[in-house]
Amino acid sequence: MPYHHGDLRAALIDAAVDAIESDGVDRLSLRDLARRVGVSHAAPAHHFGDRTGLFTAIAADGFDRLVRELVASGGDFVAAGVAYVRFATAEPGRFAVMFRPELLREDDPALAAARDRAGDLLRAGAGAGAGAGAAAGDTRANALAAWSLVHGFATLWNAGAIDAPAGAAPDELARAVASRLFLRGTDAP
Amino acid sequence: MPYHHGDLRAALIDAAVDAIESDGVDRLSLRDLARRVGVSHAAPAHHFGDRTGLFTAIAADGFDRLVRELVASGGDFVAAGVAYVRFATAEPGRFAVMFRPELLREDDPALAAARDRAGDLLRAGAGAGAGAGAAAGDTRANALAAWSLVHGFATLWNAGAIDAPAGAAPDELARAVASRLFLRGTDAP
DNA sequence: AAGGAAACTTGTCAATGCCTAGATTGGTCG
DNA sequence: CGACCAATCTAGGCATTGACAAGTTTCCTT
Repeated sequence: MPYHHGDLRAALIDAAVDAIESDGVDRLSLRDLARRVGVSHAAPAHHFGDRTGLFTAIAADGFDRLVRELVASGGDFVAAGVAYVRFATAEPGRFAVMFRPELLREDDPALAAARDRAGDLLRAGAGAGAGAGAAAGDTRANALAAWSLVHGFATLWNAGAIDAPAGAAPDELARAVASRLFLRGTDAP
Repeated sequence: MPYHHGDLRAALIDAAVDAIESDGVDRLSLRDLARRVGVSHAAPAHHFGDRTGLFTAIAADGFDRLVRELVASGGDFVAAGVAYVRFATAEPGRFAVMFRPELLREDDPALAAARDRAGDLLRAGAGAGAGAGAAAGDTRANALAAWSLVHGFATLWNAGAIDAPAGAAPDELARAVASRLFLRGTDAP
């Protein structure tokens, strides 16, 4: 094992994401992380400072990934919502950290930038998709409703609170659920 | 200070809820909790066994309180949703634990019972409120959409992710957001 | 080749969770 | 009334952890 790891920072983040996914955030130990990667117990501190720094790095990276998924999904509201849910359920270890301010260094520039990018994207997507059928001026409430819906679904799914048939895909169920929003006159009797 | 505290169990839960609310779940220390209440460092273990036991007790109590709020809100969907949000935002310390399986002893009877009561109530409320205007057979998706919406809103609010005007009441904003669900034909052009 | 910065290690300390054993109290039954 | 007994709480100890300080190895630039 060479003295220099190569890309220890990324390896630590990967290991941390895996550990969070299987055991939860608060059972994550920096020393155990170092053991898994095969470095000394103080190596993580050099890259992240402390626990908070590690979580902050994971969250910033997570928002970047989320942005990429949202962009790739196209502009449509439902598609963006499905992409949001797919990201959250496919990467629960990352998602579990992204909306937990107590765990994060809020003034971190990388985190703030990545989060802002994601926020702009979400607002724009929801406003565009929903604005067509709704009264003007409600776009803020509409965007908030859309974000709340997909965020809540993803959170509940990751918590195991939604009992779906075995093998069901969360993003497909999310599509059915998200389309309940902003039902138009055509669906009414 | 008497040897017997009187109601140490409740006092520990109260102190834990306060601590979680201000510092987050994972910064909660059983020893610090004991110090705040004025008992020895091993006293909490007698009542809860371990950390997981404490969180489980908090969650079970939380679901009981949520059930009471939902019942008191009346049968209407929007009212129940607003009550859900009000509970979650008024008791963030309790809510922060209730949907975190890694923190809980899932097989605890009290927790399972309280959670089931809350679940039944949520399904019934959402189904009744939304069924009127939606196609039959979609009640499951409708209930899920409603629950996801309010849960997501509450989660995002507690995370500080929603930038509302200073002093804004979360449950009022939630009412505006929740009414975006299941818009009927009358609202469409 | 030399020097400095970056990456990583070793050692240490207070604090924590959990375990075992002991002390104190309140109730219960003769 | 008094003796037991279970429940409640205390005391002590151990392995592990996060954070800090100081030293060592490697890489990069000039």
